[in-house]
Amino acid sequence: MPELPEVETIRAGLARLLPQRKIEAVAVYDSPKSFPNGEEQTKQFLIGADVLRVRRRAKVLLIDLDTNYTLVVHLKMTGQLVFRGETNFGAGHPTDSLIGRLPDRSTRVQVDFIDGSHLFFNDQRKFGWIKLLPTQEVGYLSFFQKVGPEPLEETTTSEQFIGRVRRHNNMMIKPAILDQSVIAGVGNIYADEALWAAKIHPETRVGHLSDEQLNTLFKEIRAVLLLGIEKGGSTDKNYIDAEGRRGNYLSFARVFRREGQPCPVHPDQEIVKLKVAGRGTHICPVCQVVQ
DNA sequence: CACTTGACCTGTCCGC
DNA sequence: TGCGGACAGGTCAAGT
Repeated sequence: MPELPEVETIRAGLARLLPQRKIEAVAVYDSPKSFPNGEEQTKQFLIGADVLRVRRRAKVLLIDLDTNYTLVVHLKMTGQLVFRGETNFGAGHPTDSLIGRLPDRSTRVQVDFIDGSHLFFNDQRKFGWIKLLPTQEVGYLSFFQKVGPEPLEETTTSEQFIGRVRRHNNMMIKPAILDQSVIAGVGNIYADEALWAAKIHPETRVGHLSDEQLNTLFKEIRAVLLLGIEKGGSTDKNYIDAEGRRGNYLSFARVFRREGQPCPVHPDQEIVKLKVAGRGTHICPVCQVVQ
């Protein structure tokens, strides 16, 4: 579920909450994809380490430790990373939280800090994972070798985006922008929102789009991701931030999950849901026409 | 090689 | 109310 705005919101929360806390213990409940190099050995590497900082690249969280190791976390569809301080362990969580006392039955990994606080990795569908790697080696993960530029970095340009997306001239534009090697961090929600804003039908072939249209699309990708961050991400069923709070973006979404509702600019036209490249896709058939 | 499809999992929702 | 099937926001391997 989490796309760039959700992962960034979690990162910002963890960056305030985790640094300088020292790991006392780690429990792995049921997370077959986590710690592939031996659970027990990995735990020994973790115990006694302090958290230095929390970074994000694409949809991946990087928790750097003072031992030159990094916890690499991918939340995939239903992953959550929730911090509980000593004082709000249990009943003190925010009232709008989707979850109660932790650990619960979706908790896969629990990290205890010596000050009595905890970090929980919850994941209903078990697609997500946590790996421990030497910090220097994180960049060598195959995902990071091929992942595209960060859309919100000042140094990332529209020309870079256009150059990368044009490598897939035959592909439909929606699966092209979902491809993490084209641009990092866009997922199904923000893809639909950006394509609507750019007035581009998701099934249009990249080769049929002008540079001007792709430039507009890049600007709209940036805009929807920024709005997503501003609203604390999108909560449909599962997503919560590091403190258990829901995100509000979907209240501002213009097409995603709004089938049957009026298009914001064509009040007489209903948003339609279709399937594009296997993914649920939402469009205004007047705003967005296949070229 | 470029692109598409199925697999990974569990939970929920919808129609019969 | 019960049950089968479709579907869910991501990525990768396998297949065409």
